[in-house]
Amino acid sequence: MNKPRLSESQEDYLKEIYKLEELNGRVGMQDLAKRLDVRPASVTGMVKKLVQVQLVEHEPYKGVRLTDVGEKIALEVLRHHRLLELYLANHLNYTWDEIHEEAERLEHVISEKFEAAIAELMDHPTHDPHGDPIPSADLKIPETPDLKPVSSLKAGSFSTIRRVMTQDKDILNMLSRLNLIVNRDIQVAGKDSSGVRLKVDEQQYFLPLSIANFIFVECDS
Amino acid sequence: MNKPRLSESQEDYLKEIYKLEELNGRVGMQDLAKRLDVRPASVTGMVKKLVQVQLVEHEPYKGVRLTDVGEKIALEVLRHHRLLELYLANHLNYTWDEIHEEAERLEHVISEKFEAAIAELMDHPTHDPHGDPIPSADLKIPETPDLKPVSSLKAGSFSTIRRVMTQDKDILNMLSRLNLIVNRDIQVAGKDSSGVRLKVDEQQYFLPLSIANFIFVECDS
DNA sequence: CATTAATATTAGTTTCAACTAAATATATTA
DNA sequence: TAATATATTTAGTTGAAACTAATATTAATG
Ligand SMILES: [Mn+2]
Ligand SMILES: [Mn+2]
Ligand SMILES: [Mn+2]
Ligand SMILES: [Mn+2]
Repeated sequence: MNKPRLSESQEDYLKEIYKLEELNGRVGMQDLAKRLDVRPASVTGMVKKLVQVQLVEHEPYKGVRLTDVGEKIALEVLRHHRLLELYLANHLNYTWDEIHEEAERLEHVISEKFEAAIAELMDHPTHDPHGDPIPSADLKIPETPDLKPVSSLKAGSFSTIRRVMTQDKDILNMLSRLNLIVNRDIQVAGKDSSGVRLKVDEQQYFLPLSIANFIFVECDS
Repeated sequence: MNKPRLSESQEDYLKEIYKLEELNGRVGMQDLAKRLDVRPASVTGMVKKLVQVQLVEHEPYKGVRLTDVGEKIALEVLRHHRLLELYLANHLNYTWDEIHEEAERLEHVISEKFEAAIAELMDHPTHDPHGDPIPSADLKIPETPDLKPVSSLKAGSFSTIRRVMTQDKDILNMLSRLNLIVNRDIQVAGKDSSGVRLKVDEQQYFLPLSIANFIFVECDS
């Protein structure tokens, strides 16, 4: 009857399955292996155990999917992770590129009490510093306005950065120095096939698509 | 040349060896086993590994002792633990009886950055909420005035609680409700062979020795 | 459609940190 | 001192979670 507490590893599997499923539907062993930095054979092994305890469903050679219970746990871990990222940034002076690694370890270790305490302290935030939605205490994903990649806007248009979808430390570090961070208002000053020119705070910068593609915005209405 | 990062388990062994060594000198397998909630055979096994990497010295059948390097690591973990306890109490509204368990897990997982951030935030404190000394950033134990068990004072004498040496949740919870906490001024209102009567804040309570023995005070000069 | 390439699974190993049961060493005391 | 009790160590097991090497399945392509 009582859930026997998952291992750190199992929690990471569930979390990554959730994120991949969100992007591509059914999740292949290969992708999962890449994300978890582990060999595909190891994934097959762990997936078997997770099937045993009914946290995922697996059709051999087709892929895995979370069960409802599995998804609950994934969301719980994701909530820990994202609350922690925001907390580290807001209360302990972590920079954008430092928060992910620390949250990756802490997420498995903090109690519900800790989770509640920092959520309370930050007044129950809905988005982390990357703009990723933070599942609520009852594990619902908050509504998010629909976002477009900045590279899809036409020259001249105004918008607000709402999400930056990478954990690459170098990119995050660079973008934060340029003030290209979540909730900043920007204008697309120009664009060509190789990238976009963005205006922020009277400055402007040309970003190649390899970087610009990570930036998602809400357009001014 | 490079230290290969210890396991959580190894860190706990070093920390407990440190604390026991502080009390009794050389540390027996039995005591260590009791503290770590593990069988003596397991201790022998782990001690062997720690000897291999020269973090402890072991004379079979006589006991273990930390090497200088081992002590450094123990102090590092202890610093994490005690900084965390204070942080949880001061910034996240944890009660006295809740802090230990959470710190016990977090201590192995926070980075040096996290350690530095909370130390800074709390202005480099020297003692945790139990009155235990917090090793400094360079791992020195701060000077502490010498303390006496409150049960050793004579009736009528005034003093200040400076340390409460137990992690028992029920006792801590009770003492904190009675305001018998670190840095509180008290008077010994009376005593007999079974315990002491303490006066705090116009209230007074009789504590049996089984509890009073955990309370250490600094006497008014 | 027959090969080749890409993915996934199986079988067997390794490392870690615990465990039990049995043997050995030290300490206590009759 | 001999007998008993306590403490410690040894030997062998277990369960997680990774690994490698080999095999099997599915997908892509000439
Ligand atoms: Mn993250
Ligand atoms: Mn993680
Ligand atoms: Mn503690
Ligand atoms: Mn611990």
